[in-house]
Amino acid sequence: MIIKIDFESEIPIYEQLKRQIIQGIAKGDLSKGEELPSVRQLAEDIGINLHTVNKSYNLLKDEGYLVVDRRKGTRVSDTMPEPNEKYIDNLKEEIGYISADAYCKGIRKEEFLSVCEKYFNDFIANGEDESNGR
Amino acid sequence: MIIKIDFESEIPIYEQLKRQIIQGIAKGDLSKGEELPSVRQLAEDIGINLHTVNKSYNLLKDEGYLVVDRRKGTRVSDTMPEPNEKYIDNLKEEIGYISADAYCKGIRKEEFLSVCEKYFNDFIANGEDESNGR
Amino acid sequence: MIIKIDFESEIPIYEQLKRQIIQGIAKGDLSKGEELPSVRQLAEDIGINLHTVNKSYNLLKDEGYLVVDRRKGTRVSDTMPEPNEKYIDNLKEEIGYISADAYCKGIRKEEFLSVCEKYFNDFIANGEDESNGR
Amino acid sequence: MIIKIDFESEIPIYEQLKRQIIQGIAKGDLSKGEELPSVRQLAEDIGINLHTVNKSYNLLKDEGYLVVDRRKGTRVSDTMPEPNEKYIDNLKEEIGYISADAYCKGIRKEEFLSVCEKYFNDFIANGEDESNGR
DNA sequence: GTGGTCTAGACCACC
DNA sequence: GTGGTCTAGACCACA
Repeated sequence: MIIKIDFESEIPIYEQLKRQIIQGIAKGDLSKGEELPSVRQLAEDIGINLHTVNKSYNLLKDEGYLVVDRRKGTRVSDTMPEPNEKYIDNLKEEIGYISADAYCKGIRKEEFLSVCEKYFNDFIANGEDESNGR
Repeated sequence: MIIKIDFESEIPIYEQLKRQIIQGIAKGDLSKGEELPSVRQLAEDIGINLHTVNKSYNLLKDEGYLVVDRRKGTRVSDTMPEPNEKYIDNLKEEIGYISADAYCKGIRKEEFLSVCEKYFNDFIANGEDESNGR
Repeated sequence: MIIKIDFESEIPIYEQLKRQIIQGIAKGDLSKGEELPSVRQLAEDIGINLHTVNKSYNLLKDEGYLVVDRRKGTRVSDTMPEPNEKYIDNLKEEIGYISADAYCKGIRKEEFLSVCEKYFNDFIANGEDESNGR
Repeated sequence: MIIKIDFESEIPIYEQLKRQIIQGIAKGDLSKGEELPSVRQLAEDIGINLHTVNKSYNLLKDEGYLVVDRRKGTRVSDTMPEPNEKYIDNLKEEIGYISADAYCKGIRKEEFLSVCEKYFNDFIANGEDESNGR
């Protein structure tokens, strides 16, 4: 799986990395239980600081996406995280803002929904056969 | 229109304010051409520094949401901003990530889409009679 | 001569007015010795404050563009102002910056010069028969 | 590259700084990708507040002249900004006024054009070998 | 170390 | 009255 960092983005590097790993899991590029490169290895590959990769891994571990195994290193969790209340609230707020912005800028509801649907269909097509862990 | 700032949030105050103003416009709480409170007034009302309000106003002005009338102060623009290429790219990336995260956490496509649709319907119901400036 | 003020511009109203009067003179819309509307009249026509018009007139008077006559009111001067040292320095600085900006943005020298030339030709065509006051 | 601020000028400090950086890029004093001093460093060197430098940097970043690399700080962008419609309109208005003023003050077309040309030739001579990024 | 955020208080230009 | 500019000092996130 290819990681692409934009060093000039306003989004922190650790956040970009975290997001790409999550998208990698959704798209099926990373399978449940699959081992991730070591912190050191990945940091070198991407050309970023070791601590930055570590931060991403730890956040993903805290969220339930990754598990750290002493022997096997860092792997994708076998079960995906449950959506807790805080996440749901956050998601609604985020969607509330994004859709308001899009609406004001003249994006039509159908356009917006079709973009969302497109992504979902992608995820389902590639990941469904792995039964989504639930 | 009521502004509610979460001082514990990781989202900067100026960004929270900016988002709420955009949502206010989308929902119709703020009409095209409507005068906004002065930076000093709003800062005092919310209990934040005037420079923070100023930053929000300036970002919204740069984006095309607000205009500064030399005689009347700050007003909502009569014409909403056009979606430029950068915005579209950003939007797709954002939706790509959010939907990936949601998908992994077990949110079903229908649930996700219905939330989006609900917001849009709200905007349209409240704002359509003002013809959306386009 | 038509005055058009942009109340949302970052350029002060009095400066916009001043510039348009100068351009009116250069283009020949305003002739040497021609009477300008009274401060009160112009302010009302444009829909701006009386003091603002007054400021423009005074600046133009100080620069030598206008003369104030107790009986005849404000008129365009019969002789155009001489370019003093301060003006020349200022002009060079301004051109230095504008051309640098244009160059960086990929405007070709020929394009830039042709725009400048176009304006000058306009002025000469319309004003030359009035012998330019010198 | 030497920055010289006129504290008596009516042009804001951040604007003077911005202009000099743009001219520095045009003249080749600042190369594509070159690192700029940190806001704190430059502020101290010039003897102004770091927020003022920050404002200049941010404006230049918004315009596309500078980029902020999360690892290396602020650098000159590898690609110069494209001239958008707003810029072109602005440029024409500015040239329209400046040339009108110059014409009235007796500057001859040839003089005006030769000054413009001189600057451009300077930029080209010093910067062309860096291929201007386009 | 870097830039980003927020606060505070001052002065000024404009209208 | 409005927003714009500048200063000063503090804290934080990021790498």
